[in-house]
Amino acid sequence: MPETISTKPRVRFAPSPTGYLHVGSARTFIFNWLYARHNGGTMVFRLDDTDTERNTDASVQSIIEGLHWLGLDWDENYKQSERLDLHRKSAWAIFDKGLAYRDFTPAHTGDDNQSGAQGAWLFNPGMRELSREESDRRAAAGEPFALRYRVPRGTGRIVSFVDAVYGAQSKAADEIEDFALLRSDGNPTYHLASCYDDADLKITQIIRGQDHLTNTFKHVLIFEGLGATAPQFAHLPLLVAPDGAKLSKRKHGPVVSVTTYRDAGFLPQAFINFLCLLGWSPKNDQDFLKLDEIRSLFTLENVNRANAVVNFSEEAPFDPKAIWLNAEHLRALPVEQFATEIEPFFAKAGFNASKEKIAAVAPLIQERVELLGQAPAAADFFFLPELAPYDVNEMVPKKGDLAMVKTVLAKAREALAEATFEHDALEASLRAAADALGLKAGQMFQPIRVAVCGRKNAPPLFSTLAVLGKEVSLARIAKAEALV
RNA sequence: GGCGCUAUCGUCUAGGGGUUAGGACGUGAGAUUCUCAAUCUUAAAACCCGGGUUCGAUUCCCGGUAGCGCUACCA
Repeated sequence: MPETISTKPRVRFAPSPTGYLHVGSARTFIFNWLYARHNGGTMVFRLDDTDTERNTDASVQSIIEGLHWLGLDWDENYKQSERLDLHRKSAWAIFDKGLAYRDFTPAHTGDDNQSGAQGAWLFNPGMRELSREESDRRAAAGEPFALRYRVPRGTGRIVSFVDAVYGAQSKAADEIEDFALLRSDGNPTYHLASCYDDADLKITQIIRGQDHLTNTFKHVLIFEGLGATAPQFAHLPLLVAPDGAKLSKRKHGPVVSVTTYRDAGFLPQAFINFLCLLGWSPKNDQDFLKLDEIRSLFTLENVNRANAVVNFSEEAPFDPKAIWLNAEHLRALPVEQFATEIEPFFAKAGFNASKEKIAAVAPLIQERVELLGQAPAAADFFFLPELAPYDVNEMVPKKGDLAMVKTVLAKAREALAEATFEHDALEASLRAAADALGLKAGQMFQPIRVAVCGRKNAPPLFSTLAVLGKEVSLARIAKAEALV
């Protein structure tokens, strides 16, 4: 064993499996990962499943699945529920030092929600001062109790720590309540389990949501009781909804779940890029960033302190900037990869699309979709055996009429019958046809485009025709002629 | 209520004692193209309020206000 103590950071992501993977959790994971990988450190995944009432296996699966989708790895795996004995022992060790006491007061119902009544609750009268003998006697008699930390009172003690994001923090111990370490069922609370594990797993930096900033004073006390050096803390500003409230499924729906982004066709790298820009800045005016760039640029010093709004609404469920970033990442993909990325979305949309056909279509739509999920709709006419009914007037070009449409279509069919279905040849043929008719290119192309695509807005005509092939193109033009 | 944190365009942000307060998304206008998209140009758009410090505050300090968080035998 090497004797040198590693100075490499060890960070952890410690979700509670009480729901699907939330975008805020995903961001916390990403920031931890970036910190670890930027500094050559270790990433620990720890399931904080001490709340047996609310934990579900489905949630564990959903979290792991979401993390895998992000494509970011971790090095070590732990489950708090497998370490309960360690937690209990550590609580009693704190008790033995006189830093904790038994509280026999029946559990608070929690429903009354009266924390805002008058003044802060600090401890239950009579319990703190119980003699060791009486405490032991009542416990031995089977009376249930919670184990509480004996927070220093009247000593003028100021609890403090330095947060890597928020700076120096301090709070009078007299303001901190005697929080629980062990519940009356003997199970550890989150605070105890989390701190014990962070100490035991030699976590060097705790990077987590700002909602834990004030809890950290308690944690500092626990590390002290444990006889451990507290790690460095870094709290991240929260992700909030446009109404300023913390994102929640109840209130904001599926937009808070990372699977929603995945299913809509976000690329994980774009999603990561977007999340990183909320509460962190590369400070170089860059917005579009590859994962490698983010990793090399990432520092805790560049993390902001103000909450960031994820700008979504019912009409537009995704933040416009997230969509734009996704479009950018989509365009940056090699076309072959773009093709493989859209494939599952065609299957999901019910198109019987071969790999070859998708590969041919991919370059035509890559620049035209912002989400992978938009691909099938953008390319439907390549796969539909029969075009959906469209308005014939759509074919009428600028300064034209239906008579012009008819002649254009007839001429196009004639020209195309002779043409080789390849981009340049099609262009030459159709432009010549337009000349022959004395029409502008646009006037010639629009009727054809609508005839073969069923709509005005579509990819460039010659490439489209080339992919469609002679047979289909001619058939659709003939059909359009019949409509006029 | 108590304690803690925060405050620059609609949103994400840069900046910082003296600046035309910068960028990005989105929005408007224009250019270009066979339509759309992309691209380019361009416009509108911000320092929460009040004091103090200072020759000078958007920047530093204090107060207010607002928002958020914690205030459980949830995490």
